[in-house]
Amino acid sequence: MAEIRVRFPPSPTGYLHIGGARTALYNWLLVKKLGGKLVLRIEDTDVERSTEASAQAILDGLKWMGITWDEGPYLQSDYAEHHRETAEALVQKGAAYRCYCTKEELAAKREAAQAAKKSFQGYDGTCRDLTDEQRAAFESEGRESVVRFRVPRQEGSVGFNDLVFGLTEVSLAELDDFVIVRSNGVPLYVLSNVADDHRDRITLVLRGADHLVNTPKQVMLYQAMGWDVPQFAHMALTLDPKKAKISKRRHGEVVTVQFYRDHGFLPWAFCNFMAMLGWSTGDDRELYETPEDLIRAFSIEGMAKRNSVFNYRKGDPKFITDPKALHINALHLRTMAVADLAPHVKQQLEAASIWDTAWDEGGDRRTWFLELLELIRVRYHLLTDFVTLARAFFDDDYPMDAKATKKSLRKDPALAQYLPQLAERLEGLETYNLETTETTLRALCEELSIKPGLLINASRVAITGQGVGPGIFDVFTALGQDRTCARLRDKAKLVEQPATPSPQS
RNA sequence: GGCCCCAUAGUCUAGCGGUUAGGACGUCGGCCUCUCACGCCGAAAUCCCGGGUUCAAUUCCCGGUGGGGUCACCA
Repeated sequence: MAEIRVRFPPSPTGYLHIGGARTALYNWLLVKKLGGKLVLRIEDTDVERSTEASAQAILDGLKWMGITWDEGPYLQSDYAEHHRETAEALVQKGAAYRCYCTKEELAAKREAAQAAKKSFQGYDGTCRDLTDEQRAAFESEGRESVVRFRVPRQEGSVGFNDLVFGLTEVSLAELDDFVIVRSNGVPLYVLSNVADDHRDRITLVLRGADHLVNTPKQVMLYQAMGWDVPQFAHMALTLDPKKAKISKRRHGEVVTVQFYRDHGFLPWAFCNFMAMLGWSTGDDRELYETPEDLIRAFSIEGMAKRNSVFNYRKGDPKFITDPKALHINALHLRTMAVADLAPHVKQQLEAASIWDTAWDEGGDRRTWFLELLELIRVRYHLLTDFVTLARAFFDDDYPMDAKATKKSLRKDPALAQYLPQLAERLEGLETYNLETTETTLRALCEELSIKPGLLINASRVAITGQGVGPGIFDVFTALGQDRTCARLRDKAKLVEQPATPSPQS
């Protein structure tokens, strides 16, 4: 059996959006599963809208996702000659013909048909059976012409067996003689796509269901050329919560792949989420630790026929994107090997200019770094949380959360004394660890007759700037004796200071 | 509007004639606890409607409704 060859043919008219990303991902998964080749083809024949920057952005998006291709990227525009030859061949065979109707004439006819509420509003076949003389007359008139495919005027239908939707056919009577070459000589998508897929020896076309109803036309093109018709598998679409098509224009950055890269998603977690939109194995699994895991499980049979909704609510203060996407990212964040997580966190810290190269080298500092990640990652959802919520662990310059400061640090004016006292006790410790710090703090509270919670929560805010975080003794230990004590003393000064102005207060 | 496709909680889904309709996210409550998170326990919430077929329909058939796709000299 010949090897499977699939393709991903984005048109470079904008960033890679989640629909395209999912199509690319499914094609890639399939190829990895079945051991074939993925061809990348940039369909740039729409000169008006195509830009090189978009093409680059799409490539970047794919690379970030970890999607690799085996051939290309080919540029569709490089094969214009081949497309024209194909069209010419169709005309020679009599499978297509030149049509001299002007756009105005066609528009008028269409309007008339609409006004008359005719069910068939396609091309009426005016130029379908022109004699050589008539044609010559139009040519000498200088009329421009398009090339139309000659749909057989007979009973019956064209169809194909879609791997997802099953037998899909359309009655020939429903099809009009569609244009395959523009008057300026440039072939249309329906033709160039077929010509390219044939030239690239594509055996399976896996694409969005928006192409489903156009596929019979393409099948006719293959057949007219005497080419093997590839298999088709159409994937249901991804819509927004209002069931509208996803578009950058309507939804903004949140539907682009770069958004997820820039907002702290792990590339693979993003893929994992995308894969689950409209595909399942039948078991309850939704976390695929590695690409290999997913590849093993993937199959066309699991693809849903119904459209799925990308559950993003604009302006939601709690969820920057689909909550499930966030959840899957968090799941990966806390279950992947810490050593694999480390480079991603490093990237974030570097971007924030708070990376210390000592954390890179082997030894204690490296160990400290990895252990810290283990300690804090369980409560984060995004990689960016490591530079915001976790900032105090990596940098001595950290912001003080206004609410937490008010709630815990200024809870009791006496904390202005308690915190330095605690610092003094901790400083005196010869062995500074989880147990000794806890014993020390609790003993102090006992002596002062205060609840440990008071000192614990105040300490947390003092040394991390936040009211939430890991257990306090873990934080003491992670931060180390010197930094902990210095911060306790330093922030004790804030206890009785007037509240810093904040939007909240 | 014509043609085509689809239809299980708010969302992603399992189900393929007989189930207390399963799981996940989200929501709410509880446990744990120095906070938050994790984890654990629990709750609310679903078979679009109407006809058939059948001893029995979420499941099969038909119709309706709803949603989507597509009807270009865009891709």
